[in-house]
Amino acid sequence: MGWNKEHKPQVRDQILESAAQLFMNRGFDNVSIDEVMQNAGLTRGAFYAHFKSKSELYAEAIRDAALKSIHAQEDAPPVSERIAKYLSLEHRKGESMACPLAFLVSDVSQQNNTVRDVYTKVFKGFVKKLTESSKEHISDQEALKSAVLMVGGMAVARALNDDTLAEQLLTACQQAIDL
Amino acid sequence: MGWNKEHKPQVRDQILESAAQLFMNRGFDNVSIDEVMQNAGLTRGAFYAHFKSKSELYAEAIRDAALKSIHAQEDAPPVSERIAKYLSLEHRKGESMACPLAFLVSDVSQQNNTVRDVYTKVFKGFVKKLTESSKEHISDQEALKSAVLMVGGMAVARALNDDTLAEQLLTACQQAIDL
DNA sequence: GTCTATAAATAGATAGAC
DNA sequence: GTCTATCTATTTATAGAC
Repeated sequence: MGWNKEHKPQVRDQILESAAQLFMNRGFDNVSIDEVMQNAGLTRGAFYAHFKSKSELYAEAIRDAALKSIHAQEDAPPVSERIAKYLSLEHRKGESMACPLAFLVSDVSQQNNTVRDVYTKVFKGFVKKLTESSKEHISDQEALKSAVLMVGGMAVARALNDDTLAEQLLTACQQAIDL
Repeated sequence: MGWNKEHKPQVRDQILESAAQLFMNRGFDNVSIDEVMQNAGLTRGAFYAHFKSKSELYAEAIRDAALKSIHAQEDAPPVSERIAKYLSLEHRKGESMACPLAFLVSDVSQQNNTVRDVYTKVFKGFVKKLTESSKEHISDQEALKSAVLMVGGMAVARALNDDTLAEQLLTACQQAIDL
């Protein structure tokens, strides 16, 4: 029964996966613990064996989603391609990919320090990754600008209820980034 | 008793004012109708004489806040100054001013079409205003890019739990805008 | 660790008196 | 139009059996 040792972490990961998916598209308040657990194939009661509170789950889910998002790009394509993919209409839909930085910006603004700390850490990683990816040496300012055009651009594009305008906006962001 | 005719609209406006203030800093779900009404000096029960639902209130509050925000800049200072004020740490605090476009981006993404339509309309107005304000003729692309740097920049800055980084980010956005 | 049952609190919306 | 009272539903979190 060697897999007993792995069981808890494995389930925890399923819950995180479920949570990330739900939070990302509906925010913190519109997702109940019940939904998260059902989506993970469990019931409510089991939740508190893995997390202290819903808020803790939120922070962990953001961290987890960011890690996986980075891991998914391990075989790093050219920067320009990664940026194009980030600023795509497909990403805007949030089905196959979803960046927590963009999808949860103003949601996170209203959360406690722990959650905002995780968000901040993830954002710093995002900017660092941008800096390292660019062939030319770029300033911190340039990197921050590009990060805002990506994260902020996607966030605004998602709020707009006008697909044409959203597409124009995403294109404008893409062209304004010169890495 | 001539003021009877004015009474209802006046109260409605108080409710809108109260709602805008609360929604802007805490989002849709973290604000109850009870709070909005108490903050406006009334009780819950009176709410439905003015609005059909909480969602309708949200849409109206965003529209209202945007209109007032524009009205407040009627005596338009130079564009560069308005941009600097928008991308200031003071705005980030959300006390004396608060742009719904930035403060509620991802909150709005999760709302119904009516709310998102209002957001979209307000955003279009924001971009148009930017275009008209710039002395040189600028392309739609350039205007969209600037709008993202302002709205998206403020949204991200608010999520970050690091004042120093937030300030750097706001500065980077400001310098990346050339109107 | 996971389940069912339940506590305890909160919120959106409606009804009816004034 | 505004008030109090209430219905109804939902949700976080806990307790205790297995």
